[in-house]
Amino acid sequence: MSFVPEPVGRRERNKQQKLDRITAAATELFAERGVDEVTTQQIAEKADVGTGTVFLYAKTKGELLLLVQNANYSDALERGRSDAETVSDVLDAVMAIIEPIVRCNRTQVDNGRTYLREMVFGNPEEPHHAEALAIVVRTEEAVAAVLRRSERVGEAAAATLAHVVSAIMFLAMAATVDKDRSVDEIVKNIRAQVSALLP
Amino acid sequence: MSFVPEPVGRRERNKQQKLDRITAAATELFAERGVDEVTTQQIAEKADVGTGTVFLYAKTKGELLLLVQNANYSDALERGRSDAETVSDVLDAVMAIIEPIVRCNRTQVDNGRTYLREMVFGNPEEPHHAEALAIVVRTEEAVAAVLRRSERVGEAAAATLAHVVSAIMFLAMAATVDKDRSVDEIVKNIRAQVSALLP
DNA sequence: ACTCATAACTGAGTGCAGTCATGATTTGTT
DNA sequence: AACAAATCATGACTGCACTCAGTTATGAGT
Repeated sequence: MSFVPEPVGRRERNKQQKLDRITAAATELFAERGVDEVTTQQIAEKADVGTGTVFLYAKTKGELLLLVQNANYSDALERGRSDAETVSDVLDAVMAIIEPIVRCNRTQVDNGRTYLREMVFGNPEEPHHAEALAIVVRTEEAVAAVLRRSERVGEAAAATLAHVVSAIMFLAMAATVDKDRSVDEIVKNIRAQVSALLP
Repeated sequence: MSFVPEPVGRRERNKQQKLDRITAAATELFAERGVDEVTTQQIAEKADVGTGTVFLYAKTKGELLLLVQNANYSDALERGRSDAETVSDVLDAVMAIIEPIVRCNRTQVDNGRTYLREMVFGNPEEPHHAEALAIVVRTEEAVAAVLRRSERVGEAAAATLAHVVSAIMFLAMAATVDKDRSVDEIVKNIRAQVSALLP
């Protein structure tokens, strides 16, 4: 078996490098200053590409944010999911899934809220958007799985309720009204709502 | 008691007239073409005011949309609220409140979704925004009142559940994924979720 | 009637996301 | 090696929401 010789041509490698540079530049600038305080020009400059090039890799600035942050949310979900396995109470287990996501979302409030805005109002056909939606689906599946532990929740009801839970999460994290709330306050707020809908 | 002689000076009257012209122009253009296909310039022109003047009456284009549409939602709520009184089943009564709002929201899909986006992500301190939030509060109160008919729902739980219902409504109407769904489909979708959380 | 202070109006100007015609690179073909 | 076709990169450009320095209208005071 010979060494696999990078089955890609120069073109593919260049593209990958550019994508990496853009991702790195955007990650750093967004984290430092927040998405609204960074221009796409600055990202292009830092990544050492033309301004138009950025938009070959992400169709909008919002998509660029999704590209940069999806991995964080995915990680947060996995952490919560495994935590939830060690928790017996259903409500506590649901909250174990939710808490790391809220924490991830609030690492930088503006970025977190913009991420959510993009998810709901952006174009779901864009690849990074689709990935974000896939994470939501996985989150709802994880919540549904926990809900099914309770024998008071039916198979179908679990999926529906999980969707309701994600609606609750969305509003609690996104609303401008709650902009200045801490992670703990938001989690508490979500908990109260989830608690009300468990039979 | 003498006739109250318009206690306002020329200044106040001029302001009111400008506001009326701007509101009329925006209402018409938004309805005809959709918020994204109309520029603030065009609204200013149609209202016969300077471009800057528009922004004295609404701080952003989004606020302008709230200004124009708030009354419609308020009316829709009142219609639904009175309809709900004639419906005995709790779930049906909640849906009686919701349906006119969804219908109002879908009169023009893009405007409806932008309205919701502005409500959640806009600046709640702006007057038209505050009014929109007040309508949401009244909607939740109406839903809570219906929920309290059921003796299985506690006093506090009713308010919490009503808030959950408005989260469900928001996502069902706002998400790009559901952009092409009809009013009936959306109402059905909401109904399924609300049904799942009634005890 | 005249002056002054204040509130309201204005449109040229600014900054930024996103586009597109043109040019550069790479790959496939002979 | 030479050419053609396809893909990718670029930055000057466009369109639009929003601003602000300068102007005008109003009302209060004398």
